[in-house]
Amino acid sequence: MQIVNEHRRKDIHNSDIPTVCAACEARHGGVCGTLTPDQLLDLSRHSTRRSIEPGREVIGQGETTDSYANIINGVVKLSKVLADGRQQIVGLQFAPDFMGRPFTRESALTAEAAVDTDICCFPRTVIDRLVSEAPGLEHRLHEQALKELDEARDWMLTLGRKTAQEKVASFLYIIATHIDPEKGTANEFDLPLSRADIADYLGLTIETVSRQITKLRKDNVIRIENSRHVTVPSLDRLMHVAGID
Amino acid sequence: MQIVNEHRRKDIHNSDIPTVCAACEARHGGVCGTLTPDQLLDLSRHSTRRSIEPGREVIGQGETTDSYANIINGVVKLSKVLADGRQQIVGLQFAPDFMGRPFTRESALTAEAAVDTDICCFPRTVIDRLVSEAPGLEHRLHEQALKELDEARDWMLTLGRKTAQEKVASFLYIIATHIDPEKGTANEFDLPLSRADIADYLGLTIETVSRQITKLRKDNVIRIENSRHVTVPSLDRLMHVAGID
DNA sequence: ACCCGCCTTTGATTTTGATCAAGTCGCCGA
DNA sequence: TCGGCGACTTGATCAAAATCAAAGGCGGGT
Repeated sequence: MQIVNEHRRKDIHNSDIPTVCAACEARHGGVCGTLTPDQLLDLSRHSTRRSIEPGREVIGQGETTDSYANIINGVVKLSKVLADGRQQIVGLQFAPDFMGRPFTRESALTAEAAVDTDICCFPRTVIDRLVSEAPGLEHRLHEQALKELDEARDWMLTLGRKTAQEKVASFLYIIATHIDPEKGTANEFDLPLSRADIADYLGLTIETVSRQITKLRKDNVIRIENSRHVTVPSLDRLMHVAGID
Repeated sequence: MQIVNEHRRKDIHNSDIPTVCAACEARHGGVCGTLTPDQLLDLSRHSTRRSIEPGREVIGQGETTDSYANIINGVVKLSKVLADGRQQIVGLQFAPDFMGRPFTRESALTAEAAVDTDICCFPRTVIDRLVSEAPGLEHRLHEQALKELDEARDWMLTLGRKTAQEKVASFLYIIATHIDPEKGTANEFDLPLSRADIADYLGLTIETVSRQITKLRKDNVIRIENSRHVTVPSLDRLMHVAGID
């Protein structure tokens, strides 16, 4: 099964016509924005909010997916594995991304929470029905797909052509720009990924990631506490090291 | 400018109501299938068929795009470059793919013909208008985006976690399965890419690509003539070398 | 046919990052 | 407070691919 830990379900009958998805409550830029109040109510009625602890699998590679979800907060890793166990993280999703694969029941990848993550789940039947009723919803999902495609292609450049040093700096830059979406770029943040996860994201080994982080620290590009909390004195400098022009 | 070589324009007034795009003529699985005969006529009237010679740029990174296109035959490379010139091919498009980036005027990548390629161009104004009139068209574009996303993520696994040998075998497998879409997988074909292009696609150097191709030949996984014409005795064997389970 | 230029191959050497192998740090529970 | 365990770091060595360098081959033009 894909959803791990049912947390609570908001009683939607307290609000008459919600202006946001009742289950999601706040910030959920996912799909709700394009719906009419009636459709939103419909969706809320079928939504479930869930909390997922780090390392817990949301959807396994090859399993059938019966739901979509908005990420309310937290970070989700999307990864693929080779038969012999080599693993590659092919994307990270942050709040308020929409997760799920329209128009196919089979998932080509594994989704796993990287940190404590809350998601708001919708059964696929409801989304599929709403898509056919509200053309704006398909447009919204289409834009999400295009955004993920752009990110994937940017990352291909990183994987194929950057040095270990540039890869690690690129990763830190991604986190700085995504971890706190309302603030935009942040120069202080906690890494949502372990060294092993970072290695899987960058196509490197744990040891190489560790060494490169040490090097960035020694070069005063970053400061680091508890191996997770990062401070970036100059984001321009970080970008430069990352090879981003 | 993005389109290079105007070839000819079909006189669409000869046919009354076309059942396929008149400019595209045959095989053009791109977008036409979802349109009504009237819309198809509309589209055909504004379409232009063009031929592009190898190495010719269709759309440059950072330029504004004023058109979409169906690939009628040939292969188009999509690539990104770093400031210092390092290049990564982030996707290949084959007939009958639809090319172009909905909802944004700025291209994040460079599109360039790999071999002699014919495309059928539509002005973005026409496509954007048809999208708002025909919901099926957006669905078609959405599916194209999802297909490209899947391919990009598969390739990220190749770039991040496979050896040079596996990368080259994976590339040959991609070509075998895409070069001739109506036949499905082919075990004899011409490579549409030079060694330099293959290297840019695989995140390797020319020399490494050449050595790995030589090794595949010596191991009897492939036969090769003129450095471009490839025969694959056993596609299963090739898949196995490519690390595809 | 011959030459020239480009693409490809092959060889020698170097470099980067992987692998193997110990530590160290920090956190949680006894 | 003390272990113990998991995550991270650091060091030594190795291997894969990059780089540097020099030939081949193939095709197009004269």
